[in-house]
Formats: sequence, structure tokens, C-alpha cells
Amino acid sequence: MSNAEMFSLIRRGTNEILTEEILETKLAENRPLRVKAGFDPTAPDLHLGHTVLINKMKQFQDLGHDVLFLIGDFTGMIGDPTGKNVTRKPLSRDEIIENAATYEEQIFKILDRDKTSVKFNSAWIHKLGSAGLVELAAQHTVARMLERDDFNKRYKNGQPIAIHEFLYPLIQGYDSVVLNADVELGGTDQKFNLLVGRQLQEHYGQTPQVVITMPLLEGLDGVQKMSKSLGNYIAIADPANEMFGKIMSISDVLMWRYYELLSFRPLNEIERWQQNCESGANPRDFKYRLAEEIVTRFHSSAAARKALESFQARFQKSAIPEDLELKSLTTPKEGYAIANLLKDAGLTSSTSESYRMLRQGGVRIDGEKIADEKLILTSGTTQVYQVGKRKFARVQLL
RNA sequence: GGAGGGGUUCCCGAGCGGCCAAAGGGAUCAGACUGUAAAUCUGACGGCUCCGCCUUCGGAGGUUCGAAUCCUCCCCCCUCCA
Repeated sequence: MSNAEMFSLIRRGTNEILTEEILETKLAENRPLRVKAGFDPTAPDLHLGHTVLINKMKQFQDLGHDVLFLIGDFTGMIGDPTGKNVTRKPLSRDEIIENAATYEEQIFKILDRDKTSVKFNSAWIHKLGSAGLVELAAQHTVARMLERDDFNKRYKNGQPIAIHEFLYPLIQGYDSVVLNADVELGGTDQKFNLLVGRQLQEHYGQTPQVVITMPLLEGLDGVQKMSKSLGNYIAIADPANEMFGKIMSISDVLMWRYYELLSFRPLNEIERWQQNCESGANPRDFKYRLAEEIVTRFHSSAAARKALESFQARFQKSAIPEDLELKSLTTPKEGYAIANLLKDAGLTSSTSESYRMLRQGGVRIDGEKIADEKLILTSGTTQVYQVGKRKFARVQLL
């Protein structure tokens, strides 16, 4: 493959490459580039938003470059303030170690384990010492830190910014120095931090890295970026059925965005489908294809097929799901009040919520709508209880 | 160190002695409509033994028949001056 072909492959799907010239120069050196991407071990689940970036890493890997998967176990203790309007709570050491292990387990669903080197930044940050940290901190000014959009907003809005938050971009940049990174990948919200890396590398006598930003994937709501804390995410560890269902629940507009950022299908094919929909084809069918592709990637084509079937059975024919686990509850002497039963079965979070659902007509037993909020169940029955459209439980009363 | 402003339910944000479980918006959930879409409309949105009762408005006390609202102390945040 020519360097030009390689370049255009790398460029696909990116938001920005700073700068394309430097990347071309580096590629022309015909050596494996050191490609770094850092992850904060804050969330135990990787989701599809992360995979936009990870897929790009995989692409570099397939092109013969060295991928450095950096787990920010030290920076995780600071808590990256990026994109947030509040100071993040620092994580405990134990939480970080646990999260990091989960990360490693998950990234290899995409990346090639043998070709990936996993790094922890605590390894060198601890060695840096306070003198080193001061030297690092001397490389940047408060005014420049405040150029970062989120810091700027918080400052203007009178929200607190703790001093240690300023250390985050510096340490992330220092990671690039230690790793001697040629390229660093990150989301568009990481741009500031990535650029700090370039500046620090120069200070420490290295050639500055190429910064590649990837678009941020919107979450299920279609507006905010996909994130664990907003609860609008599809985890790559989600069970096949759930993954399938979540993809089906996105809006038609968002579907094309997902195609653009997540699908591996040729761009011209996706464009053609989009035109089909505009001229009357049912977008649902293309959403099925997207859901199948994604589920296949993280599970298997068999699982995807099964998920499609059970999805259709459940929602197009409104059947009760078959693979429900049986839960056993012990019936009180005076009988089981429906409100308590729903709560105990995990279908509602409180009896108050149970009553609400009952009053609003959201409760069914074996498919029959229940209006009597005082219903008492007796022992010896096994029935399927349903709250809303998605929550089911098969409960045996002992 | 000094002066002023502020901490309200998941989030933002009203309330400033009783009519406050606390306006409004967002998020969320349910129902209708549907392609489990989205958008829209309706409703709910602290807990409970649920037509009534119990616990909330930074924390701890106090004043009052009665406090998120007044007083005291404490904790935290912001702004300005140094």
C-alpha cells in the first residue's frame, strides 16, 4: 500500500488532523508510528462512543503501526474535567484498578492483543516527583489554561475550578513525552489536551506528535454525547438483545450518524440507502441492518439473527419474551400486595412507583392490564409481570 | 486578612413565617399515537401499611401554635478589595 493510500484511509472519519503535513512526513519515514490513545479508568464499561476511537486505533494497527493503549490510572485519580461543568470526584485506587482490568478485557474485542501495548501512566508520573511536577507546571500559564472552553465557561459562570484540574492536561501531555508518541488520538473534546502534548514534547526536545481528533458519538437521546454518566449509552458488553433494542430505539436521523461513525460498510452504499429512505423505503429495515452489524461485531452473527427474531416477536407481535429467568418470592401470610410484589421483583424502585405505574395503566400480568391497585396475589402461582413496555419478570410465588 | 453574594427535591432554578412535598424548565418514567421509532399530546415524577400518614430545602441548635423561609454557631462555594 502506498503512503498516499494509507493517508487517505487514516483520514476517513476523522474530525481533524493537526497537521496533515506532519502526518504525511511521518508516514514517509516508512517505520511503525507510535500511536497513543489514553483512556480514563472512570467508567467500567466501554461503549460505542469509545469504539469510534478504538476502531481508528485498530486501523493503525492493521496498517502496521504500534498502538499504545494508555490507561490513565494516575490521571483517573485527578478526574478529567473535560466537557464537564463541575469538578469530578477522584476515584479510589481500588476502583481504578478494577476499572482498568475491565477496560483491558473489553478493548481486545476490537484490538489485536498481541500488537497492543498497554501502559499505565502512574508508572512514570510517580517517578516524576514534586520537582518534576513543578517543572511541568511551569510550562503553561493560567491564562492559556483558561483558554480551554470548559475551564473558561466555569470560570465565567463563577463555578469552582480546583488547581489540580489544571494538572490534568499537563500530565496527559507528559505521557506523550514519555511514550515518545508520533500520533495521539482523541475525541474532539480532547483537542486542548492533545495540543498541550505537542507543546511539551517540543519542550523536552521531541518532534511534536500528530493530533487526530475523532467526532464524538451522540448518545441514544441524539443530542448529548454518549456517556456512561448520562445513561444514554450502548455498552460493548451489553447482551445481544439489549444492544439490538437500544439501536432500534434511536431516531432515524441519528441512525445515519451511527452509520457514518460506527459501520464498516462502504460509504457509497450507506449513501445509497439513505437515498432509498428519502424516496420512501422504511428506515426501520436499515436500522435492522445497522443493529445486526453492530451486534455481530460484539457477539456473533447467530446472536444478531436471534436478537432480530426476538425483537420482532416482542415488539411487532407484542409477545412476552421467552428467555425470562424465574424469580421466586415468598408470599407473606396475608397475601402479596401487587405494589410490593412489583417492587420486590425489581420492576419498580419503590412501592410508590408501583402505585404510579398501576394508576397509569402500565402494569400487566400475563399480558392482561391490571387496574386494581389493591390486588392481592396468593401463593402457588407463576406469572409474568410487566411494567411499561420493556420491563418483565417471571415470578413464582412461594 | 476585609467586604458582599450564595448553598432548595436527579440537574437548572423560583420560593423568603402558614394555602410548600415546595413554581417553571430539563432529564426520566407511564399512557396515547407509532416503525419499541423520533416528534407530538396526556399524565406522573420523596417514601409508606397510598383517598391518609411519615421524612426533605448545606449541617447542628434555637425562636414560634407553625420555618425552606427568622436567629446563633459551623461547613462549603463565588465575587471584589488586599
